[in-house]
Amino acid sequence: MSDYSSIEALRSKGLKVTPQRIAVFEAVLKRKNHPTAIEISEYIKKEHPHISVGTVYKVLDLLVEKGLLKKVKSEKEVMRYDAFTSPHHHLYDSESDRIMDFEDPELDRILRDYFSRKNIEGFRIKDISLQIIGEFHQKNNKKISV
Amino acid sequence: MSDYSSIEALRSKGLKVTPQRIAVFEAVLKRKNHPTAIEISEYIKKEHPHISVGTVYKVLDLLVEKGLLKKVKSEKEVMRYDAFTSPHHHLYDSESDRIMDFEDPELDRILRDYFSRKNIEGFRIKDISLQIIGEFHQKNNKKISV
DNA sequence: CTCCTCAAAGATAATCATTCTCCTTTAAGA
DNA sequence: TCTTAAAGGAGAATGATTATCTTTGAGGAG
Repeated sequence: MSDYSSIEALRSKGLKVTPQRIAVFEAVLKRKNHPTAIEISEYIKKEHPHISVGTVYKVLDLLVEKGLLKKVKSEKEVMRYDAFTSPHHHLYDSESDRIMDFEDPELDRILRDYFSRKNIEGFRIKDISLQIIGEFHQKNNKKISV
Repeated sequence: MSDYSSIEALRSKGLKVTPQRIAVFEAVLKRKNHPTAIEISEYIKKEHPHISVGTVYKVLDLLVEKGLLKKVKSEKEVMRYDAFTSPHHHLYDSESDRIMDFEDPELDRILRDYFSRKNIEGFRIKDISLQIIGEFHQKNNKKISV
């Protein structure tokens, strides 16, 4: 509980150290299976029954912003659809919710080579796609394909 | 409108051909920018003001299931959190909502090499992560790292 | 071509994650 | 210790998605 290192981590980012922040941060550190905000909230209720879900969300956002945690999956919770054409990857603008396609047969070949060499035991691959997160630094609306 | 090929596509999958299905499918084909279900719903309202959102969701799910469309981003809409450690990728079980880590320095090196060679104009990369979708064929709960 | 039947669609309520609002509390520097 | 802006609490609001339940219509049988 209240591991010294998590307090240090918060302080190193110039954040106010509160019991809520310590609890949320340590919950994510402790749990290995990519917990959701709700799961984290349930988990810390055992020790701190008074911490509200809203606070958990706020703390998580803050910790992601400061680089102490990482969000897995979408930046936005919305599902998007794509006509099934050739395999391609996606560029995500971290500043907006813009998504663009990226396709390159060479990349696909490289990945195919790698994964046929490197077998993942107990797992059969059906599809691979890259999320390339970054920033567009010019207005660009056409499909990118190299 | 009611492009012959979309009707053919539906029929080839053994699906009942309805105006709603044609409208939704063609909307996704026509729009290039990864529309959300809501956007599709708005879009087809111009031509078919009576099609309900529920129907749009049902049709999209069906088309994804039949392989005519693809979902971009998360299988579930939930956000998950991860302590920020070394860069790693994720294995998604298509049968459940299980997510596991996958890390391999060699893969990271390959990707780094590729992207430093292949510059994407107008885009500055901040992070890259692979979504590897497939099926676990054994009960496996430990972190996979090759 | 008409009729039948079951799958599909419509309308709307319910659910669930997430965000917002607004009031109260508290960390931490003076 | 005191002050104050930042943080937290409670719960309402929002927005996407799903469920329910009734009505409609696609498409095969005759």
